[in-house]
Amino acid sequence: MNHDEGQAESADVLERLGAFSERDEWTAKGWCRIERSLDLIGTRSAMLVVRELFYGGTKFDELARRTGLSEAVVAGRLKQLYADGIVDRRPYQEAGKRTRDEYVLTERGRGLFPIIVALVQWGELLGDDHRTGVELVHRDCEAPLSAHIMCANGHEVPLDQAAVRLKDEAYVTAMRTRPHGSR
Amino acid sequence: MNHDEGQAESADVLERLGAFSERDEWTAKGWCRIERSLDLIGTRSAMLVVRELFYGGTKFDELARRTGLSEAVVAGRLKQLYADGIVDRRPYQEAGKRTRDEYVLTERGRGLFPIIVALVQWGELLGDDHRTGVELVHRDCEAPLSAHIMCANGHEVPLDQAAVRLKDEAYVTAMRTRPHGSR
DNA sequence: CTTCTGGCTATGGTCTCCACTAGTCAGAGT
DNA sequence: ACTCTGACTAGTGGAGACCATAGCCAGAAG
Repeated sequence: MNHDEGQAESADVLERLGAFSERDEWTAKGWCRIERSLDLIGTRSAMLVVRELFYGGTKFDELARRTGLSEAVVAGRLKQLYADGIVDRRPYQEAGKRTRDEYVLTERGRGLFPIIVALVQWGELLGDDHRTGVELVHRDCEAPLSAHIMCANGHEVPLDQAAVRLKDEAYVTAMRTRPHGSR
Repeated sequence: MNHDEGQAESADVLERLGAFSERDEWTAKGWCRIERSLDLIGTRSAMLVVRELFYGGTKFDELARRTGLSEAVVAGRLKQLYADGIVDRRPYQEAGKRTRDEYVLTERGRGLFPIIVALVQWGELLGDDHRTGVELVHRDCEAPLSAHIMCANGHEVPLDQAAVRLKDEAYVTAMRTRPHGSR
């Protein structure tokens, strides 16, 4: 039952604190935020559309062309992203054109920035051709960006100093004895 | 054609530097590292398996049970993650058991840590129930983790100070004039 | 009014993801 | 040798992701 000896294993993974160490009790679906995130942006097409929105695309045809996705997929994805509060539609009109919608990231959508940076950063490591490709940089000093993991107290936290635990252990332990699983 | 006036638009997206501002020229597939990353870990099941590896799961049945995925999917995913150099297999034997493989993250796999943190962080914002769920913290001070975007010179970079550009503009511009040209 | 264009939408087909239910197979225990 | 358990593997089927083609519809141009 007790996995305490696991604490001594190589620090290549997250240390497990408290009741989380009995990991098999917490299989319940919605509890890891990762799954929730993946439900909204877990598909390739969703990420590509979001990428183009970050890169400044706003119009339907721009997004379709630049992602390389079919129009039907882009339309469906934009609909879903709108429903999920990640993009907003904003009607506008160019001279001599009918009114149409442009798409912009909401606050929630802009919150995806660290994910974008982390994906770019990791993809860079896989690379073969380091000459091609795009690069995210600081506008002022033009130095490339990377995602740093820090704690709320401002410490830089490498993987071997990170840990995982249940947020509200008492609440969760209480549920565990109950027959019902909410959600 | 020229999108220079886009520079003055609200800084809710990445500023586009240099030739990248002519975005439609750079539709070419493999250039954004995001797509490369998504090719390897772009599926829900891959991310869930990686999550459990970070959470300390190593054995096949642990990974299957804790991700909630079917055994067939976990087996397939582990095979793919192994082929892609994200996990390593390491034979071992418990007393009274046959030899089997355990799965551990490689260096490349551990490089996914920022992505994991960013996904958890973003999923947290979507939340309704802030009492349940897991939390990543600094082992020493127990403060929660978040991904901070910084440039190589150590500046913290919010979205409105970030920019995107082509890595090697001369190289890329040369390719553009070649017959290989698309669209 | 008619035509034309741009911004979607609808249909159909393929492919991948995934769950579910077996089945295989190595080797420890007896 | 025989059984049993755990680690996979194979087959089936459904749902969703994606592409390609074609269609629809608002409004500007003529």
